[in-house]
Amino acid sequence: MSKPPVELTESEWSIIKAIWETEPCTAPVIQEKLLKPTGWTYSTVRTLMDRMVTKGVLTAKKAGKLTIYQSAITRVQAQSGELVYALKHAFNGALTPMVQCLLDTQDVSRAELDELKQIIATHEAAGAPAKPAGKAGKKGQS
Amino acid sequence: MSKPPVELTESEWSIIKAIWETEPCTAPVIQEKLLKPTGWTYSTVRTLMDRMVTKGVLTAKKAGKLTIYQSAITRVQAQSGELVYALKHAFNGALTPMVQCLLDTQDVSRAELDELKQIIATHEAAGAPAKPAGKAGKKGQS
DNA sequence: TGATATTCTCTACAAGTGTGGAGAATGTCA
DNA sequence: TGACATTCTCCACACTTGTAGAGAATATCA
Repeated sequence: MSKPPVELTESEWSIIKAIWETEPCTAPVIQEKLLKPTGWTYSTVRTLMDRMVTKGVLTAKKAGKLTIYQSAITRVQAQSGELVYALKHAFNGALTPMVQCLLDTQDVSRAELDELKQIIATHEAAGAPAKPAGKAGKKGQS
Repeated sequence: MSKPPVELTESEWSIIKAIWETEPCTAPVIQEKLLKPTGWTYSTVRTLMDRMVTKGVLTAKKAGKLTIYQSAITRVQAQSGELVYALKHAFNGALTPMVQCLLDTQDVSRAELDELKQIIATHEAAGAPAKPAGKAGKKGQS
């Protein structure tokens, strides 16, 4: 039942983003969509997609000779997987240093800062757990 | 001159974290440090480290028969690389959705929210660029 | 100076990833 | 019904990543 975190490679990200935009869809459609940005041939796209089915991030159904693909994970699931990976490896699970680093290294406009404050305020209102977040920050810089 | 973003694998993260704690140091030292958590043999650690030298994330100097290793990138550089990767692939470069997702999927304590507000305030005081951040959010969910 | 311990070098190999060619199967239209 | 177009299946190959063994080189100490 518990779903292990999703980890996608760069190519897989390209594929799944195209799929989210068009699903349900076939491989040729995705290939055409990605031809401009990637230059991939049909074979490449198809291989990638079939491997993603094996990994469980896409589903495939045959309809006659056509294969219809759909995503098996949501955008948020995939995004969260990426975040968890970065959080775990680069920040030992600690969330605030991650945001700190984000602000320090990416330049952030004033408007974005305002948006961030807004997001936090909203989140706060929605009610954060009173106890310290369980998994985060336990190891620090040990 | 422009440094391409650093991308580290899971194993490489283990190695470089151990190195940051002890550098300059030798491979046997790192191996011993990582033996408990990973079970890696000397060969494994050594191979990993030499590959990292090739990739430019470590430096190696011979001192007699010993090889002395040091990191060639800072912790912040590595962290930032990870962030940029996630940002680019999962969030199309848009920063605020990333933070939003972070708050929505990782549970964040009240204390952490306060810290975040603090971080943002400090950053704001330090002066954010007036113009919208160049690279972020251009593509949206196109 | 020989035995022991330490560290290194070289090599290997399986799994995963990026890429795509060749040719079969199927559908379509004159 | 044959010729073309579309889509699929299978296979291949190089590169990266994870993992480690075998044996050489060097240092150390009795």
